[in-house]
Parts: sequence; C-alpha cells; structure tokens
Amino acid sequence: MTTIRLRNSKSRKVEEFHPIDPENVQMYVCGPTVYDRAHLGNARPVLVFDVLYRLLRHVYGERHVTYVRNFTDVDDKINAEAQRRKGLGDPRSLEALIAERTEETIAWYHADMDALGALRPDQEPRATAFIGQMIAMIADLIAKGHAYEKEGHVLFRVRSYQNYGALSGRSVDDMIAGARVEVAPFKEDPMDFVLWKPSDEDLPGWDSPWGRGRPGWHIECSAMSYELLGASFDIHGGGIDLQFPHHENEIAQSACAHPEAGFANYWVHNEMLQVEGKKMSKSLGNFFTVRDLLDQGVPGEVIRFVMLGTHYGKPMDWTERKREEAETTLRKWRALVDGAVPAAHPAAELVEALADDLNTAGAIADKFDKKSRAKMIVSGSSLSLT
RNA sequence: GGCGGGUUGGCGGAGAGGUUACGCAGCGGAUUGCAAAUCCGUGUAGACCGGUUCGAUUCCGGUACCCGCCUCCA
Repeated sequence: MTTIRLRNSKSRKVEEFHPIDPENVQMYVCGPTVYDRAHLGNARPVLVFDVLYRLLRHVYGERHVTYVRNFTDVDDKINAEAQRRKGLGDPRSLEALIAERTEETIAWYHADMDALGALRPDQEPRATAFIGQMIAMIADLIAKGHAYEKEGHVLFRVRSYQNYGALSGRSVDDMIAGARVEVAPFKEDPMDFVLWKPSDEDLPGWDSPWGRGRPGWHIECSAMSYELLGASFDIHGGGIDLQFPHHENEIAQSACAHPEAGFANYWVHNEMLQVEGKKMSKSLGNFFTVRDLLDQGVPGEVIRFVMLGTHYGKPMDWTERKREEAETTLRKWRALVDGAVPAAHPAAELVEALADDLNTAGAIADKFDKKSRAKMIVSGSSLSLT
C-alpha cells in the first residue's frame, strides 16, 4: 500500500501518515465564512484538500474516508450585511435576512467550487446547527476550570492550558509582548479569548446559561469536529493564516474538554495566494472572486491547473501569464487525450508524487504518460484518483 | 519586535551529492496555398559568502533580499 507523507505543522516535519483507523480515515478542514462570494484565495485550500481527499480515497478506499468541511454562518460580517439590507428598508426580520444571505452564499460557494472540479466533502455542517453542542462544550470547559464567565461573556483561560502556542511556535509571554490586541477589561489575561458573547436585540442570538448570545469563532470547529469525528481524528486542514489564533484556540478548547484524547494528529496548512506578486486585497485593486474569473471565460480546470502548479506549502502567485500558459497546456493535453480510453488505474508515478506531501507540481511535471496525467490531476473527472 | 515560508535559466517550475528535468516563450529547420496545429533540433540556471566532500544547485552554517502571519482574512 502507498504510504502518504505529509508535512505536519505540529512537528514542522514531513511525516509518514498513519491513520487511527484505516477503515475510517477522518479529515476536518476549516471552511468559509459565508458572507460573500468566495474569492480566489478561498479556492486554494479547497483544491489542495480536494487532492488530499482524492488521494486518501485512492489509498484507503472511497468508503473509508470521511471529509468534513464546515460553513461558518455565525459571523459579524453576515450580520452587517443583513443589517444593511434591513436598513435599506427590507421588511423581513433580521433572522430571515441572515438566513437568506447565508443560503445564497452557500449556493454560490457550491457552484463555484464545483466548477473547479472539487468534490464535495462528505459532510458540510453549519455552525448554527451545532449551537447546542457548543454551549455544552463551553459549560464543560467552565466546569473544568478552563473558562470563566464575565459580564455576559465566557472566556477561555489560556493560562490553564500548558501547551498553548505549541502549534504556531509561540509562547504566551512573547505574544503578549508584541500584542496589538485590544484588551477587554473583563479579561483575566490579555490572551484569553471569547467562547461566548452577548447579543443585543439587533443581533442573532441563542439562549444559554449565560444569557442570550452567540458563540465565538473558534468554538464551532471544536464542537463540530467532536460531534462528527470524535475527540481524536487524523487530519485537520486549513490556510496557514488560521494557524494562529484559530487553530491554536481550537486545540486549547478541544484538548481541555477532552484531555484523554489527542484531537487532530496531523495538521496541514496551505500557504497563501498572491496576485501578480502582491497580496490580494481590495485596496490594491487586485481582488477578485472565483466567479469573476469564470464569468470572464476562464475555465475552472485552468484555475485548478494553475493552483496545483505550485506546492501547497509555498505561496502561490496567480498571474495573467500563468493563466495563459495553463490554457495553452491544457488545450494541448486535451488534444492528446482526445479519443483515448481512460486508464483503469492512475499511473503509479502520479500516486507516488502525490503521496510525497502532495507534490502536485512534481506530478504535473512529467515522468509518466501525458495522456493519463492530464485529466487525472486537472479535471478530476473520469480518470481522477478514485 | 516575535514566528513562519521562500530565493533555480526570458517566465513558470521539478527531481537527484557526480549523468538532458519538463513546460511556455525565443531561435533554426520540416510540413503547410497563407495562418493555425504538428514534428525535429537548439541556447540560456541554481541570490551571496563560507564549510563538509574527490566532487554541491542538491548537505551544514551565516548574510542579503522577497513574502506571509501575529487584527474572528483560506
């Protein structure tokens, strides 16, 4: 059997991947906050983990892999958009407007990511469907002394977790020294973070032992991964920008709530996307969505091909030139595979390259038959790693 | 300030301690009514300074530069 090797952010080394249970390999990836169209940067983790998902299914069998990716549908940006619509005179309730916003955004997300040839995860839980589990976990953390309530907020007591900072390689003291964080007066310690916060009447809220409120950002992933995958699972993925504080906080919450378990064994982070050498941002005018590209006539497979041309652990630079070259290359590959009979199994060299820490660039490079590699990697269609 | 990633030929981008990467672009040629496509051939590398070694672009150390994170942005 192929041995997959992955760079584990925990150890900062490439390690052999050995699942807890080969009959049920489990992966959790942080999904989008559904407040707007997915921008191009959002597509990178989707494609990176799509390749990993396909590889896992190839190695362990389709029925033996569970991939969970959440939708964060509790968020101030969503609230802001709903309030904006309300302000424009929409007569419906805030809750209805929020629901409308998240529904349409999820539909867009599905359509856009489908266009990139990404398989849908096995489960796509929404945060709002797990509020009860979050409340239960928070209550448990309070009971165990890892969290405290202050002025309607519940805060995680960072100092109560010995290994805080291990994933991102920081010490609590260093972080405080360089902190640009605004310290709320009710915090025992500047690093403590919110598990639950109060909502006024203009915001969505749920009843809890601490009053009407809404969850903090990090608790949803801890609660949902526990509910769907258990206290220990194999792989946790996401963008490197989430490593701190989001993933650090997830670990703290989950490890303290379930001290007997290991939470995620392998942490895989993808590097960021840039556009023409610069960070994509609205102020630089180089910000665009996946849908923008699709509407301009850039095929999803071209986007996928360009993305996978760079190893996930390196910054990926999206350039007009790469887009053009990818179109040329794919057109030629299409001509090559035209009329070819799909192979029953992917080339061993392809699997080997991908098993080597998802070396998609190396896999695309060569060393094996062009005809078979073209579709397998790029379009994920009939010849895909399944 | 703290933490992390990177630096290969015109551009993108791999593997390997010693042998041609590959692709695109360029150049020469074949084919072609023209063009496109296709085919053949071909040049240009490994940021800088040290170290290990018979030999390093590949291992080790340092320097420079670029980028990101530290702000509920993937």
